[in-house]
Amino acid sequence: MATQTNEVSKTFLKGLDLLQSYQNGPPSMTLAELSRRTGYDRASVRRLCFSLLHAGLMVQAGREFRLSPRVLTLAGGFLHGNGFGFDVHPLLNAQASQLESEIGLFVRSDDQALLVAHSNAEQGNCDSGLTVGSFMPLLPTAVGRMLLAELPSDTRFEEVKALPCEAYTSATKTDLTAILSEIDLAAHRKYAVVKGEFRPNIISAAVPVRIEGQTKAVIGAFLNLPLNTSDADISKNIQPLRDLAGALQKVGIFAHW
Amino acid sequence: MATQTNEVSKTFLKGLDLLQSYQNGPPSMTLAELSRRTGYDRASVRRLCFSLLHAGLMVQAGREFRLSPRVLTLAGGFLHGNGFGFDVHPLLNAQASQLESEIGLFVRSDDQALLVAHSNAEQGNCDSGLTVGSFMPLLPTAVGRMLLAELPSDTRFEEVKALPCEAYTSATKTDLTAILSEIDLAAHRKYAVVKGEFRPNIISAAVPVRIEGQTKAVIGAFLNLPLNTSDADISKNIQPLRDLAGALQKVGIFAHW
DNA sequence: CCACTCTGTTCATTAATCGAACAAAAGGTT
DNA sequence: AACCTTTTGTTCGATTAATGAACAGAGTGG
Repeated sequence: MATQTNEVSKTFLKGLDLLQSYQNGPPSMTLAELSRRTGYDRASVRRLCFSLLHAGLMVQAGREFRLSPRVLTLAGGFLHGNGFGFDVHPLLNAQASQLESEIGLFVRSDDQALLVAHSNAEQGNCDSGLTVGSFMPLLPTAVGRMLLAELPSDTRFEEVKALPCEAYTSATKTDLTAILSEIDLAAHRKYAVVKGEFRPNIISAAVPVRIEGQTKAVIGAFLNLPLNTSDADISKNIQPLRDLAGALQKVGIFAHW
Repeated sequence: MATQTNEVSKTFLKGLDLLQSYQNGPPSMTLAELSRRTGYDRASVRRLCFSLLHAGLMVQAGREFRLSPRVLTLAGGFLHGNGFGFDVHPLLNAQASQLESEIGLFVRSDDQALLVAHSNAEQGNCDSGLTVGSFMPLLPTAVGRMLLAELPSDTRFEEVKALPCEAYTSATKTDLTAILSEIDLAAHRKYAVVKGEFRPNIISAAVPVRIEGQTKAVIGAFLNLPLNTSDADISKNIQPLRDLAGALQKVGIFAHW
């Protein structure tokens, strides 16, 4: 039996894995460390690192290898080509300064939510430390639950069961049934609110960005409000987020996601 | 003669090239288009695209291939690992809201300036449309000239001569001697100011971020000021940028760049 | 309907990858 | 310091994968 058709470049995939391994690892690693982390042979890792050095995407300091700022050009093609600078950021910023919160645009990426764009918080206390390309878990976050609300209700439980369920704070819900009903609620209300389940004392809210009946992304806000804020007061923040979602839907970059 | 040492993965480099080709190209391309743009064989491009599809970094729509949001994870490792979210963005934002300008952090990348982080403009009119991973030319911009001011004065002219010299506006200086004296001035004053040479009617300023006697990066600001603002008034904006540079120097992420 | 370009496959040739074995450094112990 | 142990980096021939020219088939546009 021909071992699948020879239609992917294994070397390329390994190299991409290597780049991704910096995501959950320290910013500077030795060849052996990278080898352990990726599971690839030390010799392979060495060649890949040399390739990255050659391309200017890595910097070597002694026996340590780190990513160079030029790796950002890999993301730049996506951001620039999709008009993030002109179309998306102005909208995010306009709404963020109105809400006085940090706002992020997330998509689902396997079992995590991926931050693709964000406003910058002016008032530092809500700064989440997240950057473009950062991940958040799906279960204990408003953005995650809003993304999961997109799943058809009959397969929802199956998918949710397969997701990692870690307690980030003392408030994190870990009972799958409870989480599921939160997701159901989000699906019904078209927004999600989570209080302190991921970062302590932070209320976050999320609304979907829907195109052609599909949730292509969600907008999440870290609200600058005390934990005991009434639901009524919280929901006042939802409409501005919906307006933003509406504006983003018109931009049209999501059509292909 | 052994063809160089066999220490780089040609396939991997091709794949990286392919990813980079989206930088100056349309966001969606066919295999043939990518093949022409990269100069690689169609069969190779096809394999690479399939690899990217497999890794979830690309999306196929009919015969068109586009980058998926997940490419941002490649940049995420760099941004997260270097503490951009926690350390850099808060500093940029704090200063940006004080200056009421958009502020960017740039490094040199070959013959261009690469944007690695930026605040988000609250007042839209200064929004440059730039995103992380975007490039700016070196010669007609304040950030570029400030970066070039790092070159030792004896080789400066040689390097400057080799750079692309394009006129972006009617105000763009294209006389290399004039540009060189601007760079000299920037080196002497430790800041650069450019009026409308890149974007019409925009005054931009730049100051260096220096570590151990080396300019590792520069901070650039698109100032929200009319073109005829006096030099004295412009220079009032320099000190806040210098303060920011000082704060960034203490963060320590530049030590290895 | 024809000409043209683009795409998907195949396959012998060519080139890169693998990993065991070796060499060199680092770390620990007496 | 000197020794041993462990970790790390590098080499090289056997093995495996990638390459690209060629061709057939599918779209596209005049």
